[in-house]
Parts: sequence; C-alpha cells; structure tokens
Amino acid sequence: MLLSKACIYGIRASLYVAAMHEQKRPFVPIREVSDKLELSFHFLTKILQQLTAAGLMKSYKGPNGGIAFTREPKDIKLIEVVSAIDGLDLFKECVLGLPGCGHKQPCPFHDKWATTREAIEIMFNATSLEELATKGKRMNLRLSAEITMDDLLKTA
Amino acid sequence: MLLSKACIYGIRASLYVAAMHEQKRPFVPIREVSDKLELSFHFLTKILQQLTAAGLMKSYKGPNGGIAFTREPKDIKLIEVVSAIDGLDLFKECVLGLPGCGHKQPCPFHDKWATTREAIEIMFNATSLEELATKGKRMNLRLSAEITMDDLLKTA
DNA sequence: ATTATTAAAGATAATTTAGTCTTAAATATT
DNA sequence: AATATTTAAGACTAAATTATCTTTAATAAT
Ligand code: SF4
Ligand code: SF4
Repeated sequence: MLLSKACIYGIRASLYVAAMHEQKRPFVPIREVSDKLELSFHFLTKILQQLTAAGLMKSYKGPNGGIAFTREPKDIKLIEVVSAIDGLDLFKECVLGLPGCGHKQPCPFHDKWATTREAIEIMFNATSLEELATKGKRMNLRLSAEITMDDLLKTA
Repeated sequence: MLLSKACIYGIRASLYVAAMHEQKRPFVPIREVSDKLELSFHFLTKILQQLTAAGLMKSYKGPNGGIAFTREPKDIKLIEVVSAIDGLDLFKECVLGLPGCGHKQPCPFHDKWATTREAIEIMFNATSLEELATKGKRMNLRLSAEITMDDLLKTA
C-alpha cells in the first residue's frame, strides 16, 4: 500500500473541505466530513489535527466551529497533505528498505526505482487540492465507496 | 511504504539466490541467505515458503538441502516475487483505497494514479532477477545495509 | 450564568504486520 | 540404525497501525 489509511483519509477529507471551500463555505465541522465520507469521527479528528499542526489547516471550537484551510486550495499541493501525515519517506527511501538511500552504495534496483519514485513524487507535487476537487465536481467522481461529489454537495 | 517487509526480504533473498545460481550454485540453504543478508532465519523461511508455494522455488530438506529457483532467473520477473508475497493489489487498487477500482465510478485521482501505477507495474514487470543480480555483481552494489555483492560472493 | 456545540487530548481496544521460538518431518552421512 | 542437517509447520510474542471511547477546553447562543 502506497499510503497509510490515515493519509488516505486525510486526502479524502481535504478534497471534501476543498470542495466546500469553492462553495464559499470554508469552515466545515469535522463531524460533517466524517459523516459524509463514512469515516470514524475520532480517527479523522486526529488526522486533521496533524494537518493543523502542519499549518495547512486552522480550526475553531464551539458552535459554527470547524476546520478550514489556511491557504487557498489551489495553492495547496497533495504532497503537502501526504507530508503532514505520512512524511516524505516514500519519496526518499530505498524500495528495498536499505538505509541511507542516496548516500551509501546503491542497491541493484536503484536506477529504476529512483525514476519511478520521482514519478510518484511529481504526481503528488503537481496536483493541487483545487484541481482534484473541481474535477471531482465537474465529472461527479466519488470520494467514498458509493458517494459521489453530487451526493456530497446536494445535502451540504 | 510501497512493499511490505516480507516482500522486501523476499526480493533481497531472491537476488542472493539468483546471484548464486549464476555461480553454478543453484541450491542454497536458507540459513546461509539469512546470515548473509542479516535477516531473521525463521521469518525468511516463511517468506520463502510462499515462493515455493507459488511454484517459483523448490526446496530440498536435509544435509546439502536448500532452496533453488524452478526456472532460470533470467526468466523470472520481479513482479512474480511481489505477486507471491504481497499479491497484485498494489497494481489494481485505488490510491485512495476506494473499492472497485476500474469498475465503479472513479475517484478524482484516478487518471494520474492509473498512469503512475502502471509505471510501477512496468518497473517490476520488466525487470528480471538475473538482470539485477548481474548488475549488482558488476557494479558491486549492496543487498543489505552494509554488505555489497563482493562481500557476499567472497565468502560464499 | 447555563447550555449546547465543537475541536483537542488522552486512554484504551482491535487488528495487522513483523518477528521469535519450538517441534516435526525429510534427507544425507556415518 | 543413529546422528546431523535442513525445510515445514505451528504456536507464540512484539510492535505498529487503525479505530474507539472518554474527558477536557473553547466558543457561541440563550
Ligand atoms: S539502491 Fe537506490 S533506492 Fe535502493 S537503497 Fe540504494 S540508493 Fe536507495
Ligand atoms: S479513482 Fe481511479 S484509482 Fe481511485 S478508486 Fe477510482 S478507479 Fe481506482
């Protein structure tokens, strides 16, 4: 598995919040996100705390509170979410798990892996939250097992 | 992490056995592999059993026993080792963990991920054990934290 | 002030992955 | 036949990840 569950949930939640942001509703309660995406509320809370700790989101307690991005979703790349939750190891590590990739003597897989690894990094680096959220809305794609963007926005 | 530890150990062990195969020493005791690569003998045993169960290796008990590939390492692709241990989910799954990738409505990440995922699959599909083992020998690359091919072959 | 709503924090539990240890079965050597 | 070597199989333990539950703190509305 490329990304941890926590990271996947964090990305999906980020895409939901980004979609709401475009609807001029920047502050969203975590409960709403967890309900809509069918995620554990408490688990998601912890994950989103990592995003606020990383400065990607801000939070506000109390009625009408919630979470929101600190910057415009068009300026936030997916890799920032990945970095805040899983870290950047995926883009630095040896595919064979050997320590000191890039410093020490390479392993036989190095050249091929370095190329592939970079493609993965570029994918996350070149994709903004806004881009995916917009595309999701335009094409009514899904953010959950059976729930598409239309479903999500309908009852927002 | 792209591959599980079990899968990583399985690949590293396979590369060692492939290198020995080229030295006209097809049957290698598991203990030798675990010692050379600094892996847990029992853990590695279980992993290699998956490779024999998958028909990739054969084993022989008793003195001078060990494991060996059933086919020439030049005809065995890395993806076969990955498949036997981690399965092929990595090459089929949604990057966002949604079920039914390819059948159900896609997620917003789909197009980019499908491309990257294919690059990963090609990497494992287009690389043979022999290729990496030979390259490792030729360039004295490492198969363990501090142990290069030369070290491994020297005391074989 | 009181109450309701919300995120933060922390304790606990369940699951999966990783790793260890023991015993059994097969084979070769003597 | 007895012994040593080696893989197979299974029980067990440890660690990491995933998930749940409870309590606390902040904020708003009444
Ligand atoms: S071979 Fe390359 S990818 Fe693998 S550990 Fe060495 S430097 Fe890293
Ligand atoms: S968006 Fe694409 S990659 Fe993601 S689940 Fe759907 S089909 Fe799979």
